[in-house]
Amino acid sequence: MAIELEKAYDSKKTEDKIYKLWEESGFFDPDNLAQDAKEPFVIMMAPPNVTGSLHMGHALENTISDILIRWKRMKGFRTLWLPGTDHAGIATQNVVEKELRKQGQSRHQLGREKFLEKVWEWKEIYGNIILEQLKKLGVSADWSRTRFTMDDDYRRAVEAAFVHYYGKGRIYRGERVINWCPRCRTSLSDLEVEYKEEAGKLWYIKYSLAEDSRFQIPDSKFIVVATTRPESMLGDAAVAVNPKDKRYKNLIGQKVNLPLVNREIPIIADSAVDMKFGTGAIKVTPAHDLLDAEIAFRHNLPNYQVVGEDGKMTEKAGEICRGLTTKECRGKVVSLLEELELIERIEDYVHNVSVCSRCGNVIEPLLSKQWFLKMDELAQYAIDAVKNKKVKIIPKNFEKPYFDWLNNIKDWCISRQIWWGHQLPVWQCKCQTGRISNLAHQKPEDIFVVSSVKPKQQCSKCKSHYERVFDVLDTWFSSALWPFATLGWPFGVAQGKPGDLERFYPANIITSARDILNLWDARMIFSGMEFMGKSPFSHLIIHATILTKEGKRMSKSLGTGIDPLDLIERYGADALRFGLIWQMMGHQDIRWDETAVVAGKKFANKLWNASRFVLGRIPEDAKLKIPPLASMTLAKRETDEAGKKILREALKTRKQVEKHMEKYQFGHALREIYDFFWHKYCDVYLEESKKLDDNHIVLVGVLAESLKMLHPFMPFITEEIYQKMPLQEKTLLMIER
RNA sequence: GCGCGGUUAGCUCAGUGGUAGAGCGUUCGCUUGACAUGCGAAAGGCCAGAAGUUCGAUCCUUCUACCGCGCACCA
Repeated sequence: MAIELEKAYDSKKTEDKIYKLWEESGFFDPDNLAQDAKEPFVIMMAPPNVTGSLHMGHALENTISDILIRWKRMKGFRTLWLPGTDHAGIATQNVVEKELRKQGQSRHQLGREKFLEKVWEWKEIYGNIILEQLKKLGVSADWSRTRFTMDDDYRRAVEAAFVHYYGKGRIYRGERVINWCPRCRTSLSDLEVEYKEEAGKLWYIKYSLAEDSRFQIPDSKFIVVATTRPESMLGDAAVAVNPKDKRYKNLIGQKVNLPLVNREIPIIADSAVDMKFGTGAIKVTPAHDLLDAEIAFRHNLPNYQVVGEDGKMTEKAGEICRGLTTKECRGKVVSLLEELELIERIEDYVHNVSVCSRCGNVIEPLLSKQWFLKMDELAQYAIDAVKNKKVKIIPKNFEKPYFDWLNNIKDWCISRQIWWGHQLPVWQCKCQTGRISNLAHQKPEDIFVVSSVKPKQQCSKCKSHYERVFDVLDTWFSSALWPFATLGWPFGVAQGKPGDLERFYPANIITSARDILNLWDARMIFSGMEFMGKSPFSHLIIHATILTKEGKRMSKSLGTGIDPLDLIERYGADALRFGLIWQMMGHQDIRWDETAVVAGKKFANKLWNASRFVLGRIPEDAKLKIPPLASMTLAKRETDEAGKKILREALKTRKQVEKHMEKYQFGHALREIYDFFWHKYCDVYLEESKKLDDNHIVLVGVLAESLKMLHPFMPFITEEIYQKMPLQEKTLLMIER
């Protein structure tokens, strides 16, 4: 009786079965790999957010990582691929808020504690769905080491990092103009702000010169400033011109009367003013504009905070505007100015509006007391790591945006006013009597205690115990610790696996999307340098972005997204992986083309049927021993010419594939195997072999070799076929050398 | 404004200083004893435009146009 394969390959029947076989083997865990395994090879999974389900970006990223880890595992390395999920502060909070809104509730109605319970509930239900989806894709990560960025020991690591930075003077509390999202009610870092082009207006407003002017005014008794945000004039502290601007030379040092507010403010000279913009004279609103705040700092001007954290005008905006939204206030201010005939003209003006990357609402820059991480030295660590080739960024093009960001970096605003996240390990007493200076770099010990445990002492004034502040950390602060906090830093043990940190830090590879190059990758690098004294990985692969066929961004809300699970359902995981990698040529973005997955399914079918043909010629009870292919080409008598030819071609293919793999050119590697298997092995040799009788060893040998080469790309079907092969000393293809 | 990437078959993309390739699609044959998810054949390209280097350019250089992306401005 010959070995018989079913007529058609059924991915649905096979994939779950094979995955279970792998999981039960324990070989995803490096501790279960052979004792003679080579040095470790480690990949840290970019932990997906607990908010969502698998999208094409995840599918590509994790297929790449899986190919690498399977390839290295088969080469005998002690492979660890560490998976997990990220709590994703604002993103997750927003998703849960959205759910609440459907039930007519808001988080404020629920209150902080109840709301957090809801988020945890949500996390328990949906948090691991994406990991289950990754299993469908064939991901061979070590699930016994799965981590979540809010696991208890991870939380303690985050707190330890904060305390460490604070102790070194790298963390300070300061009052600065920061990006504020009135909808999320929180501060944001510069990287969490996006820009949207908007057709707006540029208003030219006349500010009348104050009566006591000592100088003669050339043409009019006004100075005209141009602004896109007239409502912010209520908070103006000065008018600024460029010191080189001859038009205003005589006005510097004079005062103007701020309309509507009736406040006398000076005309100052500052070289930050662009003479070409508007009239060359600008209004300075220190509390609501970063550049204005810098100018105000240089000239020692006061702040007038006229927009509040709710995005509405404050007391300081005056009786008429208080409580209005900024938009309402704009209309009000403009109409009042028009009545007073203080608007010289209005121009159409296209400009970029800053919006919250998480909710899309317009950002209000405002003066706020926040916690910052000093970036000067840390940025230098990150720069040096890449310059000194401790970290290789692939492709090299991405070094430039990386260096650009680090070279122009500002201190990182790490505190957030949302509820879901790591609370700052900062404690405060009830009376909060300490005064906070506007100056940065001042240590606020007088009112705050920074500690990972609750301070025992009481406040000397109010006699109350210190309570933890509500602010939480930027979610990326904790993600930045991922490569070592997951392995047990700083307490030595994670998930009951002692020694992991010593054995598996640093990782070899991180694969990430380009949009988190600075948000995540750069921050992991300096965090690794700071806490471990070593960069956290040696290779950073920035993978392609998958676009729609029209070249547009895939987006769930626009309905342009494609669901990888749907493709797995229709074509099988191997076909999807094939399709993804088939299109991954160089590092070019991918305009998604489903026909590549069709090709993958056809190839799987070809593979199956070729195997069916080969195995169908071999008795069920055979126990073949395949000599190394190279030796078979030399065995003159046993092997015919056609056999020698296909053997030589197999060896050549293997060499080419290896070459491409070393360069992370997976698309090329896959095409090499495809072409060899289909057009050389099947089209030529299999047909040839029909005329011959006694060539089982070559037939089976080349088939086995093909399965091995292909396994990292299409793991399920290759394992399934391999398990049916009548070989001596057979284990799982997954760990075959 | 600065920078990066792209422009090759109907579609999605490889590629090379000297006759241009794949997958998918299309047309025409084939129920050949693994596979019709297949086999055999075929049609289909001034390799974005211009100039230069070269004996020779799709490939190298420069410029232009268009598409995508990042950064800056965004007062």
